[in-house]
Parts: sequence; structure tokens; C-alpha cells
Amino acid sequence: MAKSDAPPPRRQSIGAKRNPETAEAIRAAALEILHSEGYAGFSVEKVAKRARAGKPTIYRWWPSRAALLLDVYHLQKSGIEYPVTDDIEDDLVMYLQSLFAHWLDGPSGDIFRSIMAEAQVESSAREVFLEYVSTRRERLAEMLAAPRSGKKLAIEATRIADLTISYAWMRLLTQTLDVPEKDIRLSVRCILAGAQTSI
Amino acid sequence: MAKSDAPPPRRQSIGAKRNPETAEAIRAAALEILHSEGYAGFSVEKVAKRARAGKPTIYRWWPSRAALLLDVYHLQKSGIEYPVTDDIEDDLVMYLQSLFAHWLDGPSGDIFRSIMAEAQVESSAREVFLEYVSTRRERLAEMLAAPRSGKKLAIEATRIADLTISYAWMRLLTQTLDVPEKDIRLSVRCILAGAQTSI
Amino acid sequence: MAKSDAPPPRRQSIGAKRNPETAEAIRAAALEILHSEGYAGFSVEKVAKRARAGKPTIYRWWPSRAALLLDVYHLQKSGIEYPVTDDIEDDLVMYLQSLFAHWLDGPSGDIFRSIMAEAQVESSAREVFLEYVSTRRERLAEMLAAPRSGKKLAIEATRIADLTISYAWMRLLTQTLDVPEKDIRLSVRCILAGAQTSI
Amino acid sequence: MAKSDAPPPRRQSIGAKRNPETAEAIRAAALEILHSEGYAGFSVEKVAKRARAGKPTIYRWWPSRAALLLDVYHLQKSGIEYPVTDDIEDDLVMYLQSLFAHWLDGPSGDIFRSIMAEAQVESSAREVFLEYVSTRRERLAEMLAAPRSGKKLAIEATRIADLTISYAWMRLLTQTLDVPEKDIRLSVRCILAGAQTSI
DNA sequence: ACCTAAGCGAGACGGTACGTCTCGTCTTGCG
DNA sequence: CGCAAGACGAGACGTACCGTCTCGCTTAGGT
Repeated sequence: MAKSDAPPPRRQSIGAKRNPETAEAIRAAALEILHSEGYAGFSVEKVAKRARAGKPTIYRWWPSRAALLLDVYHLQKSGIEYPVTDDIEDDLVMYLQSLFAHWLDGPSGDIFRSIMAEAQVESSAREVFLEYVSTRRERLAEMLAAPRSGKKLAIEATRIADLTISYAWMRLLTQTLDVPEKDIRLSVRCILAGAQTSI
Repeated sequence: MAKSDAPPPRRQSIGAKRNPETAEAIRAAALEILHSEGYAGFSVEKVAKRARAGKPTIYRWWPSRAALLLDVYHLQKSGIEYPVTDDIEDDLVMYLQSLFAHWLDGPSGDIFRSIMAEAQVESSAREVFLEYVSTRRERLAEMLAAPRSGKKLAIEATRIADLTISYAWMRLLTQTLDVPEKDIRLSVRCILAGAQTSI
Repeated sequence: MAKSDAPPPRRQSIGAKRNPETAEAIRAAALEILHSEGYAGFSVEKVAKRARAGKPTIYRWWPSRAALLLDVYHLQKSGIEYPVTDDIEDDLVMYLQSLFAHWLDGPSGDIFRSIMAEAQVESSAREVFLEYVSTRRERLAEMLAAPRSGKKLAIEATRIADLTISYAWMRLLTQTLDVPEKDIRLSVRCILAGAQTSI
Repeated sequence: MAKSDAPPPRRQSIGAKRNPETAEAIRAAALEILHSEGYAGFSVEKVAKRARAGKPTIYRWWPSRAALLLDVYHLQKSGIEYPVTDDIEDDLVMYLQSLFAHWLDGPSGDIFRSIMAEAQVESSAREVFLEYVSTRRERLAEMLAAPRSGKKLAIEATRIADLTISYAWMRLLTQTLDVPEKDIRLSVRCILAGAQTSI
């Protein structure tokens, strides 16, 4: 995760079209600020300064703060695994552990919280947030519904997915992501308890 | 629910102690602004102007924007019941139903979302938010741990409380509070499934 | 004075040399903008857009805003009469009236004020401004010194010219060019009163 | 001309009323910037930074750049006399001499030219400028209309005032303030020639 | 019956950030 | 190589709130 902390060099126009280097520098600067100072310290002005870009250049391509936030967030929404083994409990625990680690490690947790906050202020942010949530939920439900030897879910996978996602969000929002595996497992067991039947 | 839309008269000191009328006017003004303009349009300055109060008066009693926000939420939150019958499932379903109805009916759902947003921006807000959440959690855990004839919880009540609260927040944040009782019951049953044992 | 208000067509390079049509279109656009929006609304960007020209094309031929302004101003400094009849008072009144009308009618008054403003920002503008003023002054002094039957000026013509020009500028700068002939005549009479002697 | 170049300390509110120290610091900063960088380098942002004041504080009391400029000019303008002796010609000569000396000595000449430039750019500045000019004109007319033994003006004092002011502006704008007293006297005599009658 | 102490309204203050504007430079791709 | 087009870094514009401060007024409670 080597981040270049050096001040970026001055870039210039490459003609009557968008300079991808500039766009990249702006996204990177936004990301770094969100990571180091959080949503509270995020401002277009700081992004511009850190990226060595003019404010109008940012507003030319991202119509608002929220748009920039959403763009940066899209960059980051990768890397989470959806494991499928024979033990569904293990799978869920592993999923949550990697998710929490992902949120804790990099800026993605902060970004996700930022999006949630921004969604309260800007309605455009809300739409994208809801749409993203829905795809995540479906993906997780898929994982849960995957066939496993000798067992099957007694209730809908989406319900389990909802409860799992709810639990993860709560941990994120209450800043309690640093949970020992035992605790995660107990909560997962609780969610799954009534949902499994042996064949 | 008579709301005074008239501009409040100027109040003055009633001596070396807090003027409850002032406090009330401030809370009311904050509520009205949140209701009519949402979190996006909420500012201490507007509250002061509408309540015909000085800004320092607000900051004297509420250390931050978030504290005021939370206080206003409390005003609205009065009607939530923590039922204790012999059936813990019924209790939880009833609790969630009344909570969802409360969030949907008035401005309290919006207010709670506002608080969550504010908690991402201001660390002081985060503390207040976390502390509030913790009391709610304990209160709910208490309800769950109440002695019921013939049954007791096999695991910690706080874990069940966490999962319940998580579920409620998720519904709030995804704007899906309008859930039929059957769905709530299924989710509650899922949470409680592994948590109960007969004596 | 028919000015084309239609948007000029797109021009292109005519090879490795300056396109005079382009230069003309730029001058014309600058003139129209100064006339319709005044110095306040004058910007190289607007000129480029109206002339359907690129900004660099403007900067290639006019090193600065001021240079363009001065060029445009040179285009306009014509058309004023310097009448010589037997009555010097009538002459001066007529001169001022036509000058005021000229300033009010077309863009030249605005341009003159613009040059004065620009001269405060750019020293190059100042030089040209001063040089222009000096030629105007000499031309007016010439008119005043022209032989008239039976009378001659008792003092230097340049002094009268200075006072006349001063009066005109003041009217221009205070936006009070719409003066009835009677007022002009009274002021002129005042200036001339001590300057004439019968033979 | 010892000017304090030290950065001013942070000031604070002194209650619900204007802090004169702040006003003074802002005026002083504006003056210094105008002196060192001229009108071209003048900006509200720089003034705020140098005065250690917030931009809104400046805009609270001076509705526009021009208003600040004019205020600063006032600071400098204090030393102009409106003499009233028995000889109106001497009075006007003395007035112009002291005015020219004042414009030449310090920054006030430059400031006044800046104001004239600003008035061409911003309509609000124009109003302020015109209003200021009108008071100066009246003040001068008053001086001219003052009763003097044995003589009275045959025409309106305001006309004489206008011509005098016009002359002074012209000298300022053409950078020819360094005029020998004889020249001033001749011009003044010219203006006054037809305006006086013995009793 | 004074006197201190605190609450209160009002609003100015130093700041930060907003989103917009124009400047003068730069590069592209067409002709 | 000229030209239209327009992106770019820079930085000022004027506005909205932030949270802190000081004022002058009002009332209550202690002496």
C-alpha cells in the first residue's frame, strides 16, 4: 500500500480534451484525504490543493462534492471475497472478517460512511447508495444460497443476507470494527441458528 | 400536536437560572427546521433566528449541533414501548413495529438519520451518538433479559439487542421501513432461533 | 452604422500567415461587447466566443487585454468635428455637443472610460492614453486659435482647450453627458469670459 | 513614514457592535497594499489576510471593494483646506495647490484614480463614487459662495465648482499635477473671469 | 434594599469552504 | 503553420455557517 506522499508536479492541458492524469490525481488526492482526515476533513478545496489542481477543474468534471465522493467510492468497491465452503458459518465469519479488515485497513470504510452521510444531504448521493446496497445484498444472498453438501437453508437467503449486512453496518457506524473472531462467530451463529436444518 | 407557526415573542432572563421557555423554543425551532428543510438545511444560525434566541444560549446548553439534534430526537422518541410479555418474540416484533411506525410517522426517522450523518462529521457528535446508542442498547437488552415464565435466553441479551438494532437501522437507512408484520416476525424469529431454550 | 449582429461563421487558417478576417472579427466583437456591456463585461473569453475565435489567436496578436482595448479604441477615434465660425462660443458649444452625442451614441465613450480604467492596471495602457490625450488637446487648441474676424484670444488657446477637455471628461466620468445645450453654453461662456477681447 | 509591518494580533468581537480596531486594521491593510502594489494588486482577499480579518467582516461593513477603496481615500484626504479670504481667486488657487500637493505626496492620488477605475467596472462602485463626488462638489460650491467683502459671484457657484473639479481631475489623470502656481492661477483666473462682478 | 451572579438577546469576530468567474498558457487535431 | 476549441493551474469573487467573544439588559437570591 505504498502511497506517494510527494507533492504531485504541475500538470498542464493536453489540448481540448480531458487530461486523464489530472482526473487520476484528483481522485487519488480525494482518496488520501478521506483516509487520513475522514469525511469531516474532506473539502473540494483541500482536494484541489493536494492534487495541485484548480478548483474549477474539479467542478468541470464532478458537478458536486457528492459526485466526487461517489466516484472515489466506486474505485474502492472491490477486493471482498465471498467464500463458499461446506460450512456456511465459517463462510459468513470469513466474509465478515475480510470485510471488517478491508474497512479498517484502507479508506473504504471511511468512504462508505461518508457516502451514507452525504446521502442525507444530497439526494443524488442517496440514489447511488441505495443502488449499491441492493447489489451487495444480492451478491451475498447468492453466496449463502450456494449448494453445500448435506445442508440447506431453511429460510430465504436474502433474510440472512440482510441481517448480516445490518450487523456489519452497525459495527461500522459505531466504530467497533475491531472485533475478535469469537464475537463475530457468536453473532453469526445466532443469525444462522434457526436457519439451518440437517437433511 | 399544535405547532406554533407564529414568530415567538422575545424572552428574557428569568434570573440566574435556565429559562425553560427558551429551551423549549429552541427545541421546537430545531424540530420545525428539520421537518421542513431536512438535515441539509439545518444550521444553528437558523435555529437561533427562528427561536428568537442568541447563539450562545444554544451553545450554553447544547455543546454542539449534534447534541441539539439528539435532544430533538429524544423529544420525538417518547412513544416507544418496551413490552414485556411471556412471549419474547412477540415483544421484539411489537417493539420493532412501534419503532418503525414512529420513524415513518413523524420527523424522528429523519432526525435519527441526521444524527448518524453528523456523527461522521463531528467527533463530539460521534461520542454523543455512541453513548446514546449504548443506552438504547442496554435498555433493549434489559427488556430482553426480563424474566419470562418458563424460558430464559441462552446467550447474552446484548447480542440479541445488537442484532435487533442493526436490523432496524438497516431498514431506516435503506428507506424500507414499510415492512409487513410477517416480515418483521420472520427476521425476529431468525435472530431468536438459537437464543432460546426451554427450561 | 450597420453592424452585423449575426454570429460570424467559423473561419479557419488560410495557411501560414495571419488571417485578416479573423483579426477584424475579433476587433468587431470586442467593440460590440464594450458597447453593450461596457468595460465591466469585457473579457477576452467573451470576445473569443463572440468572434468565434480561439483565445490563443487573440493572445498571439494582442499581447494583453489592454492592447486589444487600445486597438479597438484607435478604430473609433474619428468623426468629431472641429467647427470654425466667427463665433468661438458657438464653435465650442457645437464641439462639445457633437462630442457628447458621439460618446452617448456609440461605444466610444465607454471605450474611453475603459482605457482610463485599464490605464490604472496596465502601464502600457497609460502611455497610449496620455499620448492620445495630447493629440486631442493640440487639435482642439488649433481650432480655438483659428483666426476669427474681429476677435482674438487674449490667452493661450491650450489653456482653454485644457479646461474644455477637463469639463468634457468630468461629464463623461460622472455619467452626466445628457446636458441641455443651455448648460453647455453657460459653462463654455464661463471658460471663455476672461479669454476674449475685442480688437 | 514609519509603517508597522508587523502582522497584527488576532482581535475578537467586543460585543454586538463594531470593533473599531478591526475597522482600523482593515483600512490600514488596504492602504498598505494600495501603496505597495497599486490598484492592480488590490484584492479583498489580500486585505483580509494582511489585516488578519475574515472576509465576511470586510463585506459586513464595506458593501464592495469600491466602498473600501473610498473609505481608505477618506482617511488620507483629511488635510485639504477650503480657505475663505476676501480674494476668491487666491482661495481657489490655494485649494488646488493643497489638493495637488496632497495627491502628489502620499498615495491618495493613486487611490482616487483607483476609485475612478473601479467605478467604471462596478455599478455599485459608480454609485458610491458619484455620491462622494457630489458631496465634494457641494462643499467646494459652499466655499465659493461664502460672502466676501465687496464682491459676489455673478453665476452659480456649482458651475465654478464643476469647472474647478474638472480641471483638477484632468491634471490627476494626465499625471501633470506638478504645476507651477502661476499656471494654476492663470487657469483659475480664466474660470473666474466671467463669474465676478464688482458691486 | 442593595449587590452580585447568571441567563438572555443580539450580533460582531476570525475562519473555512462553498461554487463561479476570468486570467493567460498550453496542446490537440483539422485544414 | 494558422486556427478553433477548450482544458489547465491559479486565485479572487461574494455568501453561508461555524463556534467564540463581549456587550447591556433583566431578574433572583444572598446579605
